[in-house]
Amino acid sequence: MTGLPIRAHNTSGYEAPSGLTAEPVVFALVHGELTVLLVRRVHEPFRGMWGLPGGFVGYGEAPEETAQRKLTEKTGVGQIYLEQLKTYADPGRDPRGWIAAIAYLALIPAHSLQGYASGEGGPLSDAGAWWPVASPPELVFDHDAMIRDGVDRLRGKLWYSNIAVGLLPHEFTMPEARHVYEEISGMQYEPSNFRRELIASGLVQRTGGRVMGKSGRPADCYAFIDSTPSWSERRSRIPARKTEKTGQQ
Amino acid sequence: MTGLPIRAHNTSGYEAPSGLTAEPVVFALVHGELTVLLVRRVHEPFRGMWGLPGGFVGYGEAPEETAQRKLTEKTGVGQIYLEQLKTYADPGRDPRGWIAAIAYLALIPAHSLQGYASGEGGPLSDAGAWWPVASPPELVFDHDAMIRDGVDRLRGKLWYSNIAVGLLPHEFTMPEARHVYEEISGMQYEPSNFRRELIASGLVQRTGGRVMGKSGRPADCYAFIDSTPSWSERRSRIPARKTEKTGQQ
DNA sequence: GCAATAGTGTCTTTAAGACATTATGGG
DNA sequence: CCCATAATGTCTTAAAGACACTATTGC
Repeated sequence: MTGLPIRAHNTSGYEAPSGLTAEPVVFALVHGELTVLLVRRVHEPFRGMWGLPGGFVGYGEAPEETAQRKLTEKTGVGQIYLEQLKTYADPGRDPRGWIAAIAYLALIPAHSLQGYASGEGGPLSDAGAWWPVASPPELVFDHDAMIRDGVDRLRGKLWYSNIAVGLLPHEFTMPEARHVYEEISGMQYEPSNFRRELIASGLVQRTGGRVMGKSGRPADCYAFIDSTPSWSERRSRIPARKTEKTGQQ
Repeated sequence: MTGLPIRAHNTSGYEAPSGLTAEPVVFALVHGELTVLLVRRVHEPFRGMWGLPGGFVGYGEAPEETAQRKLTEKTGVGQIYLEQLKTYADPGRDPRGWIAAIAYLALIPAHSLQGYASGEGGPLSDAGAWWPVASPPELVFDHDAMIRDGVDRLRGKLWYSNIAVGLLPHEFTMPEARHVYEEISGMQYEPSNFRRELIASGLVQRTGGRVMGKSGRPADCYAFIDSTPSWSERRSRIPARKTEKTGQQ
């Protein structure tokens, strides 16, 4: 907690924050468990404590670029799914002063992780580690809230979008997909019904491949039709549609 | 477009935005039509043009407070539903320089509007007006995107939350509620099925009152059980639940 | 063949969509 | 009584949940 709070203002006389950060909340599946990427802070305040791998947005930089850049620095993967989560800008959230933080949700597919994560909380490039979202360490600032919001978003969109694309490898089997969905949602799915639902969503397609597990019948391979996460076309059967009157949909 | 872009930075040497604004996207129903509150800008740039009733966040102020304050100044209503939508901070979005904007979704119940809106786009306190979201005027900055995002959020949450609380009066009839839902979603609902769905959601309750229209049978009055918008308890029947194994829900 | 796991089929239950019927006001 | 509108009931269709059964591997 070195440094006193600082005040900035612009030439119009308006007060301004003294910094804007982008904070990627990066999820990945490590050994089937939903984990979040955390790094040890190298600067004060809270040096050495765990936090999200974010950083300050530079002049002329889009915050999303910042998030992408920081993420690539730490994980080596680039061009991955990023979605704005929420902005945290309440006074007092950062002891250095008035600093606003834009949190982003990011997902890393399992196959991209080879060589980076080596087990439970295994270290990666720069003092970073994958921590289970179920049992994170003590976190700096309000990063715990950011992770919570990230998990909530992931859960909320799971069945309405193909957001799971971001976590699954390009090709996957139904049991694999099921475990991912179960891990995220915290629910148990009946295998045959899960299959039916996922296929009915229209998001996945058989690839023709098959994969053998330790034992038992080999599993068919599937892939998401759209590789970029987006909202599903799935007609959620929510409201009782009236016998069509106008041209409205 | 007076004034040159300005650069600010904090004493740590990090570059910082030269301002942070809160922009409430305020929706209300005027004569059954979904409208958004817009004001004419009194300052440069784009003086005289229409924009959201936002303003700069002051030092020590939470952005949500700013939004609430600005909103109260313009409409006279306070303590209404506010929900963070998205932050816009890309370079070039504001000709004055690097200014980040946090957009908020706000809803004003029909009964609070008496005396403020007087018809289609009628003026209120300070050069403000309710504009139909279907046909807004030309807007400053990226305020059109903010309104679009607001409408999307409203639509998305309509059946999963009691967000409509914010737009409906305390007591309302089924036909009233139906019209609101139809206006927001752009769909037509079959009256008896709409009733069944809304009651099944567990969000509303009969109050005992009845209201007579111009003719026909009087309508029963209902009210939302929770007056603060929140997520619904409604079991959306999305995934095929497995015969319960663990204690997980 | 047996264990283990994946895939297919189908029966039951329940919710959604359609629509007829009844109820309650004003002329 | 007739018109207009709201409320109720119910029939049909389709999706979700449960679970039996078949298929394909290794041992």
